[in-house]
Amino acid sequence: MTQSILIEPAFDRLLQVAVEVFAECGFREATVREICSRANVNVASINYYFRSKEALYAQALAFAFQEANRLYPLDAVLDKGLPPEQRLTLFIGNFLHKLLDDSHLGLYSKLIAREIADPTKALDEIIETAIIPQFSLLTEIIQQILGAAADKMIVKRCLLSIFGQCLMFKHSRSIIDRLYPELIANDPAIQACAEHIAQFSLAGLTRFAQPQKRPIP
Amino acid sequence: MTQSILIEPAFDRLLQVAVEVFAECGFREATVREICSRANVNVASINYYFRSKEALYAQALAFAFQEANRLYPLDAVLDKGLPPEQRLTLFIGNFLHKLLDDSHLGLYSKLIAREIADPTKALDEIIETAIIPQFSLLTEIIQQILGAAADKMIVKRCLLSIFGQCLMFKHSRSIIDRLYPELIANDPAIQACAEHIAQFSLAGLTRFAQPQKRPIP
DNA sequence: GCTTGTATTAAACAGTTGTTTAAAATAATT
DNA sequence: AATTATTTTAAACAACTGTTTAATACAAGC
Repeated sequence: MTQSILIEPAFDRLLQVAVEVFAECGFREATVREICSRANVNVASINYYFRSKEALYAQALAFAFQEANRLYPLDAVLDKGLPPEQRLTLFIGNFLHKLLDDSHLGLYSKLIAREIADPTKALDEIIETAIIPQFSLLTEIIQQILGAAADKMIVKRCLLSIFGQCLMFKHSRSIIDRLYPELIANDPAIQACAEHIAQFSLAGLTRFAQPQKRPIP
Repeated sequence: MTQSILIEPAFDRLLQVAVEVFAECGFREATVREICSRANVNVASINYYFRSKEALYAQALAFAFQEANRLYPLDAVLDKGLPPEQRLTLFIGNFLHKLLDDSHLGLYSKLIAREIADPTKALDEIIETAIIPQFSLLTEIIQQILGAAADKMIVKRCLLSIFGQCLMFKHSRSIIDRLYPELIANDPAIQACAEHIAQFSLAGLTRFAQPQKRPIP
C-alpha cells in the first residue's frame, strides 16, 4: 500500500495524533489502537518509538505546551516598560484566546487543562514548565498594580481570581455552550469577554491596592 | 459469613460507595468490581439492583446533588430582604465551602465538578437540577447590584467571573495544593478566600453598575 | 412443610486494554 | 551484491472490562 500523501515519518505523525486523541479523550480513555489507527501505523509502533503509552503521553504534553507558547507568544506582556494595567489586559487577552481557540492550537490547552483537572504522573513537569512561569508573570504584574508592600496572601488570592475567571471558560465549557453560547460564539465575543475580565479584575484589584504615594510611616 | 456490622441493605451501601468511587476515579475509570468490593457485595449486584453501571452513575449523581443541597442549605441567601451585597457574600461563602469541604460531603461536589469537566450523558439532568437554579439565584443578586437596566450580556459575564473565581479552587485544586497550599490549609483560610472573592467581586461589579438614583433621561 | 418470590453467589461470557513477540519488509552500509 | 541495521507487520499475550447465567441461599405466605 503506497501512501504518497503522508510523507511525515511515523514518529511525528504519532506525536501529533496523540495530542489530538489525548485532548479529546484524556489519558485513560484514549486507546493506543485509536491513536495508531488515526496515524495509519501499526499498534506496536507506540511501544517501538516511545517506550509506552505513558511515555507517549508525557511527550505529547511537552510538545503541546511548546506549540502553545510558539503560537501565542507573550512578547508584549513581557515588556516591562508598559503600564501594568495594560500588561494585565494583554495577558488576559492572550490567555483567553489560547484557551478558547477551537482550531488545532486549542487542543494544546485542552490537553493541559485536562491534565490539571485530572492529574497523572506527568503533572509535576507541567507545573514546572507551564504553570509556574505564567504564575510568576501574573504575580509580577499584580504586585506592580497593588504596590510593592502588598500582602503576599492577597497577591496570591488575586492571582487565583484572575486565572479563575479565565479558566472558567475552559473548565465549564460544557455548561457555557448550553446556557450562554452567545458569549463565545465568535472572536469578537471572546475579545469582549477578555476585556470584561480585565476591567472586572482591575476594579477588583483597586479594592486591595496599597496607597501608592505615601511611604510607610 | 455473618456481617453483623453492616446492617444497611446492599442497595444503599452500593449507592453510597458509588458516590465515593465515581468521585475519586470518574465514571469511566471507576470499575464495578471496585465499587462492589468496597460495598461488600457481589459483582452482579450492580446489574441486579440498578440496571447497569451507567444507571448507577446517574442515580449516584442525583443522590450526590440532593445530599449537597441538604447539607448546605441556601436559606439565608434566598432571603430577599437582605441587601444584595450581603447575599452575594453569603452565596460565595456557601458555594466555596461546598466545593472545598474535604469530608464526605466534599465528594458530592467533586462528583459534580467531574461531570462538568468531562460530561457524560448524565450532564443534561445535572444542568437542569443543579446548575440552572444556582445560576438563576446569582443572576438575580447581580441584577440587584448592577441595577435593573443592566445589560444582559454584562450580567452573564459577571456571573461567570464570580463562579470562575470559586470553581478555580475546585478545578485547579491540584495546582493550588502544590503551589499555594496555605490558601486552603484550614477552615479560616477558606473563609478568608471566600471573603476575598466577595470583596474582589463587589469591587469588580461596581465597574459595571448602572447609576441607580437617576432615572433614564 | 412446601411453595413462591427475592437475594446472593461463583463462574463464565464476550469484548477491550496495553504490551510483546517473532517474522517479514525495507533501508543503509560495506 | 551481500550484509547489516532499522522499520513495519500480524498475531498472540495476559490482564481487565461490564454484563449474564444458572445454581444456590434465604425469607415470607399459605
